[in-house]
Amino acid sequence: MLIQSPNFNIQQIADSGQCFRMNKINENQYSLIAYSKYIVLTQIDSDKVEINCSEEEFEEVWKDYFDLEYNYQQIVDNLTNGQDTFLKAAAEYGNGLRILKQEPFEMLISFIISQNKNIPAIKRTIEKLCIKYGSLIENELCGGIETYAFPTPESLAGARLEDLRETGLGYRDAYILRSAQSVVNREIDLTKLRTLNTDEVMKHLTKLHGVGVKVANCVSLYGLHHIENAPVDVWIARVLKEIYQNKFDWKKYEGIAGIIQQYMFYYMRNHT
DNA sequence: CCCCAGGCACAGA
DNA sequence: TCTGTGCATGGG
Repeated sequence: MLIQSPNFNIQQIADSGQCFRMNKINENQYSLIAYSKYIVLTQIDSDKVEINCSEEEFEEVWKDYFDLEYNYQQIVDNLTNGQDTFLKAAAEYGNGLRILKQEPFEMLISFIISQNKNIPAIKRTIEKLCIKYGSLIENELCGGIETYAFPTPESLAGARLEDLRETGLGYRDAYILRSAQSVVNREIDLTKLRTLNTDEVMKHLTKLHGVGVKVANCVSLYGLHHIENAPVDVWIARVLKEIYQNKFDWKKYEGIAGIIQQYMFYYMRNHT
């Protein structure tokens, strides 16, 4: 499947900190595991991406996953024509970013793991968790490398704490176990959170052990596609303080704060 | 060896 | 409600 879009850059998305299972395999080529599927993405041109999957699978999964119906160019245009010089530069720099629609449970567990870890360490831990608790993905594209889906809530809820610890989770092992159990025994219904407003979503998610405001925001944005809310991590906090002297007005970007946050994060973290 | 990482729970004020 | 602190582990 060949996708044409002025705002679809797989390198930028892979390095945007929102997903942890998208990896460079060649120049202009990335692998991605999501929804128990494996695909290879190739950046053919600045506005063309080849996805190695059937049209049926594209329509069913990836069109939605990459949020391809949404017009990011409109936002980029508004920022590059606007008064804010930092966001102007950030939007130009990260104009191929999109907010992915990832699996809520995977986001919950992944961002619990993310606390107090850097991104390479997060990715390593997640891969170990998938190898140990995920099911094997059958796809010839994997090229002989055993590839595993993200674990189901049931598989993690039934794990032993000391086995979880072996995957490098550290003190987060109990957070993972208890959160998975909360999903399985329906103390929380992640898919139902899609329809609630941001305050309600945050209230429910932060009840989970090991889930604070930051992690909840990431689950909300990347797993439930609440693009109106913006996670504030150390990088965004740095932007708000150093660039805006803590006077940034999120209300200017009501409804799309999560997307604005993504341009900020990617620019601050990656540009030299 | 050092410091820090897309934070959190918990204790004490 | 706010601030400080310990936390397991690995990358740089």
